[in-house]
Amino acid sequence: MTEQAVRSNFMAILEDNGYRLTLPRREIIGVLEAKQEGFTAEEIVSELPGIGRATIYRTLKLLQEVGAICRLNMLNGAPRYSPSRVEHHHHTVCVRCGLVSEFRAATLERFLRALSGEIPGVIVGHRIDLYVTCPTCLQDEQSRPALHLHGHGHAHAHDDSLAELVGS
Amino acid sequence: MTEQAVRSNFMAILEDNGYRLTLPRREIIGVLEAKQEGFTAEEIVSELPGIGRATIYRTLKLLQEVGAICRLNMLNGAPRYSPSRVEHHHHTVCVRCGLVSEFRAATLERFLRALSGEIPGVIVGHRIDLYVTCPTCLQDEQSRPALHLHGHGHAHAHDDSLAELVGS
DNA sequence: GTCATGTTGATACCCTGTATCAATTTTGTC
DNA sequence: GACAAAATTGATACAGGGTATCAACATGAC
Ligand SMILES: [Zn+2]
Ligand SMILES: [Zn+2]
Ligand SMILES: [Zn+2]
Ligand SMILES: [Zn+2]
Repeated sequence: MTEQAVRSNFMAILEDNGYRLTLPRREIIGVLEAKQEGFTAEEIVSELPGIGRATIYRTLKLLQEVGAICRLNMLNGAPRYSPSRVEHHHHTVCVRCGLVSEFRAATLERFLRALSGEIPGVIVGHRIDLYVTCPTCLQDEQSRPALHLHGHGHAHAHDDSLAELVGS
Repeated sequence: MTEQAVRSNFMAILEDNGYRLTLPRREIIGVLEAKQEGFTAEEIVSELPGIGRATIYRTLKLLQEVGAICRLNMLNGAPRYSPSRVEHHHHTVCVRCGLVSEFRAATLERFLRALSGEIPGVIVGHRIDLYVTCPTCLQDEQSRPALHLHGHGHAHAHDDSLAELVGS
């Protein structure tokens, strides 16, 4: 505690879960915590050439398991990671630049819980992702490099039909 | 119309979108429409040894684009496809057997629309997946082969905090 | 038929990630 | 500090899912 000036949040979480705070892990965490936006695993790999690819992936997985980061999918399925700042939350992801924000919505959670009565089986988890174009990307459609993170598929248009189960 | 006794839904959708109803496509559609549960692409590949892998993937992509099938992710990220029976919907997926069901929930959609006021940027799509253990799997935890489709990460436990944005 | 266009399938390739396993670090314990 | 046990690393190979290429082939319009 004293010989190491600052021990970051992520480091504390790892320690609290019984993992060792090795140098590679500290370097990875250092990079992650500086990230303002979502990132890919390979991005981290190339930012830390001294650390093996396997170690990067292993550490990302560890950090997911202890809840320090989230792994989410773009509309096209491409995976993306993002530091986790609060316990239970969901994400908005900019389909242009990959910016990830977290949000909490108790109403939504409450509604899902209510829905569990109408769903066969027991709910063991859920995922809610909102795909957006962020304010920055709305304005300058040029300055940032577009990541083409959008996709076809489930970019649902909204409608207002009644809640209804539709079978398998 | 007359020379072909039955023209399935999926075939009609493809035709309506200007694609050709080739033999490979018809065979693939035949297999897909018989599926009662979710399926993987490779599953289709091995069920149709006469058809090239690329064609299978291309056709699956096509069918996604015209809205005939959905591609979703298990909790662990593994992709899974499922025939789409209604326009806008979301999914419940059994984490044990991969059974996919669709559901509509207008309240949910309405709530998301309301939420869009609190979210920076414009929402261009959303994804809502409920991970469940289906009734069948609840009972016989043995008879079906477990697919290990669960995962760590975002299997959110529920909580009831107030709706609140949490920054990037 | 003939030509333009759409499709196919074999192949090679890319991306994301994991299994292996010997070499190295870290952590305790003396 | 020395030492042994346990955790971790990194090189490599591999797996899974999917796409780019491109020559051969089918389709449809004329
Ligand atoms: Zn953006
Ligand atoms: Zn939630
Ligand atoms: Zn099941
Ligand atoms: Zn919806």
